[in-house]
Amino acid sequence: MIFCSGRSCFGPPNLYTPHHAMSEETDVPPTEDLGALLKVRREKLDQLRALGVDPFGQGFETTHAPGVLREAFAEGLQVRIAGRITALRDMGKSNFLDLSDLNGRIQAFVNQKEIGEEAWTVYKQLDIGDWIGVAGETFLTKTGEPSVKVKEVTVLSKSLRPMPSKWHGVVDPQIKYRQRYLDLIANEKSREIFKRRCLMVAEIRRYLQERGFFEVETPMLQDVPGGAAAQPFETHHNALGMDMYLRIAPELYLKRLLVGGFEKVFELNRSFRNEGISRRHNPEFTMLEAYWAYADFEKMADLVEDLVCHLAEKFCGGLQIEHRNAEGEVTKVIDLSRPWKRAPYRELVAEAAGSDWWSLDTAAKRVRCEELGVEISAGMEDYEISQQVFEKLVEEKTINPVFVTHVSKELVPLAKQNAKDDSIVDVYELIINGAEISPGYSELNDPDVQRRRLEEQAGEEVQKIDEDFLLALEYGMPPAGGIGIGIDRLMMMLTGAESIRDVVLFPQLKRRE
RNA sequence: GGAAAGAUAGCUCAGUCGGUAGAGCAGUUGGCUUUUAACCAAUUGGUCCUGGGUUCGAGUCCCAGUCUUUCCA
Repeated sequence: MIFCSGRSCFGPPNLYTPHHAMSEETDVPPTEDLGALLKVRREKLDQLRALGVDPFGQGFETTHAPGVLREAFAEGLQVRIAGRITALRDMGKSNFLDLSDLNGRIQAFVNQKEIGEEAWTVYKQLDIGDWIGVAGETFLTKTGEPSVKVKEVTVLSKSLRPMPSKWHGVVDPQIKYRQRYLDLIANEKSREIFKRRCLMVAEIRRYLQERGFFEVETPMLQDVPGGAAAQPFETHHNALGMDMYLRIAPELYLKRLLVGGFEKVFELNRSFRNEGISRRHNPEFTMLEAYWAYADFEKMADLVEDLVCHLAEKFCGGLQIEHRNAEGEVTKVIDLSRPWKRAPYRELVAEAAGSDWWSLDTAAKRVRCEELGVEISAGMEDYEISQQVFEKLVEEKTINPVFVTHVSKELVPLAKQNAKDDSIVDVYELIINGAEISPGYSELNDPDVQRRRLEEQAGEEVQKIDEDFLLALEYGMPPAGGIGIGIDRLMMMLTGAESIRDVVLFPQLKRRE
C-alpha cells in the first residue's frame, strides 16, 4: 500500500478525505465515545508540550532490554531502559512502574526528590500505556524486586487511549483479532504463541537450508490455479486485461523447478482458498511445500517426522505436547515420541468400519455407514463414502501422529501410483490431533498419466488444465518426494491453540458495518 | 444456510417475583518515600443493542430486526 504508482490506487487523492474529520476541541474520532478518558490523556499531552517536552520523542539509546536486565540482574549498574508503562503503583512521593517490552519487564522506581521537581512535573503527566526511556542505577527494593532507581525520564510516546483491562486482558474476540496489538499488549499467552511461531518458522527455514534445500518464491498471481482441488480467489490484471487467480498451492511451479534442475527446493509462504472460514480454515494460510529429487514419500515422511520432533524439542520443551483449557488444566497430551505409526489407508478404514469393508459394494457400505453413525450424502461415489468413514472414524479420533499411507488414487491426482497396485498411490497423509497436518507424495512424473489424471479431475469441476505444467513434465522431471505442511495447523498443534485465529496474527473476519 | 447462547458504565460482569441502574477495575481528587492485582477515602461515568407490543409500571415478559459468540453444514 505504501508503494503505489499514484495512478490507480484508491482513486484521485483529492477525493480521499480522512473519515475521522474531527472536532477542533477533542481531536478524537467520532465513532467511539470514551469521552472523559480520552480528554484526560489529551490534556496531559498538552501539558507535556507546555512543559517543553516532545510527547512523541526520538530514538533512545538503551543498555538492556527490560526482561534481559531482570534476568541478568546485578545491583549498582548504570542502565538505560526503554519500554511501555504496563503498571503504576503510586505511593505518593515514590512511584513504582513496570516497564515492559515483548519479552519481559523491569520495575522502575521514581522518587520525587531523586529526579527533582521539574522532572517530577513531567513524570506526573504519564499514564499506563506510555512509552518511556529511563536512565538510572539498579538496586533491590525491600521486597527484593530488581529495580532501576530513575534519575532521568524521557517521554518516547504518549498513549492517547486507555490500555486493555489490567487482569482480564482482552477477552472480546472482536478486539482480540481486529486489534491484535491490544491482545499482544494485554495477553502474555498470545505474545508467547506468536513469538514461538516466529522462531519456529525461522527454524524450519534454517533446518531445510542446512540440508541443501533452496528457498524460492513462485507466483502467487496465477493464470491457472492448480496443485490442489480448491476454489480460488479471482482478480484482474488491468494492463494485461487478464483475469488472474491467487494461487491455491505453489506445487506446479515448484515442480517446474525440479524439471529445471533444482533438486531440493522449498517455498514457505501464503496460499489462498476461497472457501469457508472456520476454526481450522483461514482464507489465506501459510504452507510449506518441499520437493526432493530422487526421494520418495517414505523418505519425505522421515523428513517431516524429524523436522516436527526437532521443533517440538527446541521450542515446546519436549515431545509431549500439552493442550490446556482456559483454566490452565491439561485437556490433552499429544505424544510425538518416535517412531510415528505408519499404516495403510485401507487397513485403518477396515479397522474402524469392519474387516470386510473393502469387499462390500456401494449399497452395503451405505448401510454400514448408517450403523456406524457416519453421515453420507446421496450423491457420493464409492471412494467418497470410504473417505467419509476415514475422516469421521479415523482422522478425527487420531491424537498421536499417524502416517496414513497408500490412499486411493481418486483422492490424490498428483501422486505416483503404486508399482504393484495401480488403484492406490504412493503417498502419506500425516494426521495429528484429529487434523491433517501434512501430505507427502512420491510425485507423479509421467506426463501422459498426469494429463489423464488432471483431465479426469477437471471433467466435473470445469477446472482449467495447466498446459505449461504438462509441457514442462514432458521435458523430464526427476522422480521426487514432495511434502506440504500446513504451517498454521502445525502451529496450532504445537502451541495448543484451539483456533487458527490464535496462530494467525490478523485472521480474516467479516467486514464490520 | 441450520441450531443454541448472548448484547447493561471505557473494561469484566451482577441485576431476585415486572417496582428508583449495581460492583470490581480504569479515570479524577485527596492521603501515603520500598510497592508489585499496592492500600485508604471521596468522586465522575448509563440510548440497559434497535423498533414495536403487553402493563399503572419493562434492563427483566412477548414479537420483529441488527450484531456477536459457539457448534453443525
